[in-house]
Amino acid sequence: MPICQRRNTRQRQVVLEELQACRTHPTAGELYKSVREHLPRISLGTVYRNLEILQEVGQANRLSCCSSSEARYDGRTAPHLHFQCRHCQQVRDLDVVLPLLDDLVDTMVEDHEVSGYNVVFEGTCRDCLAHAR
Amino acid sequence: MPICQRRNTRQRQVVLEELQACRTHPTAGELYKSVREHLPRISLGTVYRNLEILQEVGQANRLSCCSSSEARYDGRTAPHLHFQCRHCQQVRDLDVVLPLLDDLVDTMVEDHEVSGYNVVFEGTCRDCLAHAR
DNA sequence: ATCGTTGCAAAATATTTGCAGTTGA
DNA sequence: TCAACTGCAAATATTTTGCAACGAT
Repeated sequence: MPICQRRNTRQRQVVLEELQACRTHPTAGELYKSVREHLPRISLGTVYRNLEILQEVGQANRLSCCSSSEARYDGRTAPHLHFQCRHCQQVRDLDVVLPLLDDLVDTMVEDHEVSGYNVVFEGTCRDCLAHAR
Repeated sequence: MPICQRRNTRQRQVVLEELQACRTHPTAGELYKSVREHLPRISLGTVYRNLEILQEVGQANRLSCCSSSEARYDGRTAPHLHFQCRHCQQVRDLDVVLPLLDDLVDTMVEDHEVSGYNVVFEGTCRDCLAHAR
């Protein structure tokens, strides 16, 4: 992982575009699938490497969700909340705003320097609620 | 994974005890190590299976930590917040109380039924801050 | 031309599972 | 007794990495 000048490769562009286009907080494997529709020869390793770099550069975040052992990625960089359904496992954005969370960012909490947060609400999503009835 | 009567095995007891004793939100592998000091013949598979069951029964939680690809577990079941250091990766409990989060539990948010949450603040912990200076 | 990046394949890590034998209720 | 559970080992899933070729600057 070089400290030096990043290059703007086609692969990196497409990974970012697809990540941003996806509303679904895809796993690396899912992203790999959609990226391959544009760049059929890209490798999964390259997807992982670019996800790593995009995180470094602040253009992506890794979300790990408790119910799965596969990480999910988010191209929406502004801080926001997530909801994961315990039935279908889907992860969605929540547009609720909790100013209290943002207030803690850039402050010290119990002597730790807080710079961000990862919040996932859990429960049953509207679609699974509908199916259940 | 049976639907039926759970049995209170020695292995399950020790996994839970060690998980509760640990203040460190251990990974499955870390927990395996400490459990083996009491039950040298336990297998890693059994640790995973019991962690799964303990979650089902509400005696443990899997935590989402964005920076690692290994899941961490928590034996403290009352809802609370976490802090993960981006340098040393350690996860700690935060004793901050954010009533707003609890208020959302057992309510509907954007038509989803919320039953819990998983919150990890990120930044630099006090120990790493001390080393940096 | 340089050096960050890629594809490929193999390695490393993490988690799950089949099965035959064991054990708690 | 007998179904839940275990250890073991193999399978699967996920992520990382070495390397020679490629390509952005």
